[in-house]
Parts: sequence; C-alpha cells; structure tokens
Amino acid sequence: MPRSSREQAARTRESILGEVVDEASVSGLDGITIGTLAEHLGMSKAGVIGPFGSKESLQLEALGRAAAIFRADVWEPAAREPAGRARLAALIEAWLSHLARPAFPGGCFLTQAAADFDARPGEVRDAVQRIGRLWERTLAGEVRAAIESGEIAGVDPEQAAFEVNAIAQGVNQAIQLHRDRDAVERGRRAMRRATGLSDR
Amino acid sequence: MPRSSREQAARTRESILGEVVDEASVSGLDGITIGTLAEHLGMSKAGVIGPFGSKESLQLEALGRAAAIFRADVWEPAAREPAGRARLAALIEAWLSHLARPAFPGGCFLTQAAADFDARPGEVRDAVQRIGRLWERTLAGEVRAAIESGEIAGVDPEQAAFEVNAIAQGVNQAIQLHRDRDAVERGRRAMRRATGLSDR
DNA sequence: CCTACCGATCGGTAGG
DNA sequence: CCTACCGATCGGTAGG
Repeated sequence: MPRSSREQAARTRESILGEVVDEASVSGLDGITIGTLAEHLGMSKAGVIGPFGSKESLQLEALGRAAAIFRADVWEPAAREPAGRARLAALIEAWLSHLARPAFPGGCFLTQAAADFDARPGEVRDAVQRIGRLWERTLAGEVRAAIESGEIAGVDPEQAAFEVNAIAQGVNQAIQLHRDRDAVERGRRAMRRATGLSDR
Repeated sequence: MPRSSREQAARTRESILGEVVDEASVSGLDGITIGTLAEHLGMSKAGVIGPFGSKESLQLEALGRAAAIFRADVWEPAAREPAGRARLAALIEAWLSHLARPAFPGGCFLTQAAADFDARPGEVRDAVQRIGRLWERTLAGEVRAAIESGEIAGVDPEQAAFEVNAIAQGVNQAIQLHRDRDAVERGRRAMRRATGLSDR
C-alpha cells in the first residue's frame, strides 16, 4: 500500500533537513552547497532545493530544526524537574551532555550559526538573534525562580544567564577545537558557580 | 624616486592581508573569495593570489596577521605592567576594549576562525588550535604568577584561563549578534571574579 | 522527484 | 602586476 504523496513529501523534507543540519554544523550554515547535499542524499539538486525554493529558506528551516533538537536535548529534561535549584542543575547537566555527545557532528549548531551570520544582515541573522535572546531570557528566568524560592542567593539573573551561555561556548570550543574532554568538568564548575548552585 | 620592487611587493602583500583580515572577520576565513578581494582592492584576481600562491596560504598568513593584531592590542599593554594582579587586570581591560572597539569589523577574528575550522582538518585548523592553546597557556601562567606573588588566592589557573577565554567569546557574541554594549560590563565582572581579582 | 540546462562565479594558471 | 583564459561548481529554473 503506497504512502500518500503528502506523507512522502514530508518524509523527503525531513531527510533533507537532517542532512543540512549535520553538514552545517561542520561547514557552517552558509558553507553548505546544494550540490554536495544532493550527492550525499543520492538526489538531484532540483530535488533538494525544490521543496524549499531557495537556499535561504533551506537555511531558515534548518535553523528551526536545530533549535528544536536543542530544546528536546536541553530544555525538555530540565522542564521535567521542579522550577528552582533542581531544574537549574538539570539544565546544566543536559546542556553539558548535549555539548559532549555531541548532538551535531561539528558541535553546537547555534554557536556556529551565530559566528557565521552575526556580522551579516538578513533573515538568517535575525532568526539566530531571536533564538539566542529567547534562550538567554529563559535561562535568566530559571535563575530568578530559584532566587525567589530562596534556594540560591547572591546572583544576578541576567549576569548568571550571560555567564552560563558564555561558558557553554567555551566548552564547545574546547571540545571541538582542542578535543579537550576535561572541558565538561571545567564547564560544570563554572556554570554551577555562576548560578549560585555551588560556592566555588 | 621609485621604491624598490621588493619594497613595493611587501606593501602590496600588506594591503592584501589587511583586506583579507577585515573580510574574513565578517564572512569567515573560508567565506572570502579571491574575486571579491580583487574587486575591493582594485586589483586583478591574479594580482591578489599571485603573492601567496593559493587560497590556503592566504588564509594562513591572514591568521598570522590577525594573531599579531591581537597580541599588539591585548598582550602588549598587559606586558607593560608588572606580572601579577596589575598585569591580569590590564589584560582583562585590554581584551574587553579589543572586543568593544572592535578591532575587526566582524568581531573577534579567532573566535570566527575557530568556529569556522574546528570541525575541518587541515593546516588552518592546526594553526588556529596552536594559537588558542598558546594563548590559554599564557593566561594560566599570568594567573599562576599572581597566585605565587600572593596577590590573589582561591583560584585554579587552568580553570580561570578557561573561564576568561569563554567569557571573551560570550562578550564577542553579545556585541556582534545582539549589539549589546552592556556585555562589556558583564564580561568585566565575570572575568574579574574568575581570576580572583574581585570577590563577586 | 528527474534530466538538462542557464549565467555567474569559483580558485587558479599561462604568458607577458 | 595585468589580460585572457581553464575546468569545475555555484544557486536556481524549465519542462516533464
């Protein structure tokens, strides 16, 4: 029994997006080419670009897909914990293992995309910026919740969110560029101290 | 009186490298093209690539040039201070103003190059790795000097070097992607605490 | 989803 | 340092 063509089309889009996300984590979201994607997927270039219309649309959809993977890997395990100390600790652990695994062959997709597009105006840059802002606001909110419940003290939520985000970038660089697995433990210490989970 | 051709050739190389470093900070070290460089320099493509032989050589020399600018901007002002607390504080201030100025139109060149090449083997990757390691070792050494002179305490030199480096990446991203000038002050607080210069 | 094709641009070379 | 050129590949389209 043949699948509906709509279902098949959706499946094709999914497999293309998966390949884009993997390749972009290595070569950058702008470094992908339709020809290379087509070759790796065993498809024609027209078949790759057709469902998306343009390279920029493909980039935007790949960015959305990467954000969804990040959410599933990092946010969802944390969201299962009660707000406060427990959620903050879970979030840090989930983030570190997302970076250590790593979820994408070339390391953190959003760090790569931010570095690639931060100086180039356009829809992709705007989307990266929006995702980054939203995440940093979420982080600050979780720190604030832990402060309000009296579980941590002596930290500024925005400052802590900024630091945890920066440390994640440092861990990613250490793993990807230096193949330094110790960076996970260094990152843990730094993130826990920045959020007031540990004293030092 | 005509300049010697050797002198003229050196001048040409310099102007090409300056353009490469600027463009690469925006589009990535792999995103530059000989054609665009030639157009911006008012030269032919052969004139741009000739003195270097290949795009990879040009990338390697641009990387060396960017490292020299970083050294002049960040290391040299710090090196004029006595080792220990004073030098550490000067280094942090010099680094923050290097990022805030910014020295390259697209922000920190080495962060950009690391993100671009960390997942792609080759000479460029090796060079980025070497420069990064050397710098982190230098940072750790300066923290150690301040500990040994008794000016700071309670910090691990490698941990502090890792954190300061990560915070610099966070400041760069905040400035470039979010146009957030407050990041300099957040970075200062985080770097000073990570190195034991401030308590909080 | 394919083949066949478009004009533009890629990195690089020959020859001067 | 230039002009003129190389084969390869780029993103994308027409037509089926």
